[in-house]
Amino acid sequence: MNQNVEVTLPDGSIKEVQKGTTILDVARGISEGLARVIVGAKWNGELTDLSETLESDGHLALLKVDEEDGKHFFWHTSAHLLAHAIQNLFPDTKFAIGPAIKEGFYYDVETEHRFTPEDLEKLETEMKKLAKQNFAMEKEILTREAALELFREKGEDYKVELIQDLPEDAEISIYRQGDFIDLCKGPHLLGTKRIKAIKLMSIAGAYWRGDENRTMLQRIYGITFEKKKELDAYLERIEEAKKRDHRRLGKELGLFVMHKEGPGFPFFLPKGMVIRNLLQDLWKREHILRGYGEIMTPLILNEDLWHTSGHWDHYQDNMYFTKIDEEDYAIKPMNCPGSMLAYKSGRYSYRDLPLRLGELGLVHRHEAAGALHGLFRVRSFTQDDAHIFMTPDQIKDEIKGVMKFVDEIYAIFGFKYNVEVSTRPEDSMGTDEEWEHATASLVSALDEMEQPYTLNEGDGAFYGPKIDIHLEDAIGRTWQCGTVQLDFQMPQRFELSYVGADNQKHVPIMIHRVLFGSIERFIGILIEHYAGKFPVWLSPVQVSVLPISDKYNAYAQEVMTSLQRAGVRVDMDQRTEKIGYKIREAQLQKTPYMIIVGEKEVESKQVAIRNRDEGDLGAMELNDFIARIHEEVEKYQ
RNA sequence: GCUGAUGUGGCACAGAUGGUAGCGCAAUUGAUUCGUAAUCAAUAGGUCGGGAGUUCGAGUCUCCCCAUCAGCUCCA
Repeated sequence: MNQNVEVTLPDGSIKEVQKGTTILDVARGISEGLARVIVGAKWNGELTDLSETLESDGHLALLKVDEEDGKHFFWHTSAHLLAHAIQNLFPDTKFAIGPAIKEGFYYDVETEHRFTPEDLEKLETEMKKLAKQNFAMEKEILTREAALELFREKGEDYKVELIQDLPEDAEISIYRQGDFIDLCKGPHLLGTKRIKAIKLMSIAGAYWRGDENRTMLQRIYGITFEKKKELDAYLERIEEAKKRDHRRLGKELGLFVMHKEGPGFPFFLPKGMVIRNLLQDLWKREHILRGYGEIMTPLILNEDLWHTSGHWDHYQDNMYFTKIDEEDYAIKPMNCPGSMLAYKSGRYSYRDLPLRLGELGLVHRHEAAGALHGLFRVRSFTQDDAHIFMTPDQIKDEIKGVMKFVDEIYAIFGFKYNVEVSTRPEDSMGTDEEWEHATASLVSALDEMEQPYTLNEGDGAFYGPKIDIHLEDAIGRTWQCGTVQLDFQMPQRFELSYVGADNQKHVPIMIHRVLFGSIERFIGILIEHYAGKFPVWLSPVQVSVLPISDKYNAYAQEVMTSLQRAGVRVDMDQRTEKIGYKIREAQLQKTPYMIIVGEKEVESKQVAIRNRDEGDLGAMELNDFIARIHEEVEKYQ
């Protein structure tokens, strides 16, 4: 009988070790140094503890802490450490779940005690104390009965519920570290001593199992590192991210404001409107090139329409209503029903299709008060909507066309994005066959384009499946912007038709789609993406003219007028302030170019240019500068 | 909507244990006419988110609203 197993390493080499050898020993066999730095392993693709023994042939990858999966080990163990500290300081706490997340970890707990920021400091200290004791993370496999008994005895109701919901054949394991025991399938570090730099970030509420009808637990977020320097760097990165916050920059740069008189209803200021109009101009130009017509439909329409569309049944809670002459009306939360009526006003042959109708439509939705967030989540916003009416055999090409459009638009801003396909939700209308057909159409279009996507079961719109496009912003957060939704329902409900080649009436199929998603959210993302330093083509003010003293105001005015005639967005700072002061203000406004004019420029009839990033660029002819601006603007448009 | 926190002049902030509000920047006025990120001085500006209550007296204590923030849920 063979007592050895073959371990295939990532480089393809094969190492033969005795059956029952631990992964840590395999690592030691390679080098002691390696064994010291690794935190865990991937055994046949599964994250596995280093203490695990190898019982059969397989593939082994050893993970260091700076690798993504390596962090998972580190932070998962940190979550247990947090729970251990909570158990010590607040013994009456019940534990729910405590996973590692993208950045750090959290633990959800239930206790009468309300955690305060001071508690977090105490818990940090306790965690450090515990970590130093270097408890081994001991795994033990229990029978379902033993596990239930253990956690029932401890009064851990949440753990009991978790065990009860585990599938029949699931292996039930616990981890011990000192006197703390947790239900957990792992994986973990071997011990706790490598966790040295600890920061508990915040306390928040979270529903048990994410269900708003269940208990609200207290969630403590934290992050840990091996070295204090790494923690400091992380905290500094958070600070940097705060400086990019579009709510803060929106105020500082005079782009938009919010007032308590209109929670979730943003006010756009002149500079914000420049950006908004530029985006809309870009949008209109690109749509004309792709065969779209533009429409505009009313904000308020009779309630009957919303019964027909299905919004009454499926979206009522998010809608605002009003009365006109005793008749019930609704403010549109979506543009599609209006677009349906626009379609219905004409007669169509299959030769007229696809018919692409675009609309920059202002919609109002009653979002939960706690969900509002700057421009990212508002109650009134403009969707850059379009509805495409088509025959069944046009579906795939139209979807491809839209996806290509999305790609071209996002490229202008240098955004990365990823794609999700969402399928039928519980609350929906239509038959299974229609949903299957619609979903298959979306998926096959993406497959043919070789566009990778992830599947999001049950997250579609109530009228059809959708492709969601998630942008990645400057600090790595993803935001849903573009969405492409296929709809077999609404055209039927509205009895839309076209005459086919067979001279028979047919019901068209519809695509709903947005590229920016909402102009408001998109602007918010742009602000953070560029950290307020918009490219020249998008900058509300492209050039600030700064006379050195008011003796040169007349020449500065001349320069400004020439720039305005050349289509440059320009302002001037005529105040009797020192040049350093004016530069500082323009710099804080993140204006791309400053023109400094003083005696030298007046005499030479030139302009001295300063760039917000490169500083002083020296003197040049005004026409050369205008050419430079034009070139920069065209590069993006 | 839920959990927790916060809410003081335009902005960013101080204001132990309750005794009728302070600083900096911005603003206004005056002086300075200046070469690449803050010139000096003076002045003005606040129903302390709103309402009710406790108290001789509330920015400070209690309650109810409103808004904001961090999450949860939801979503473009």
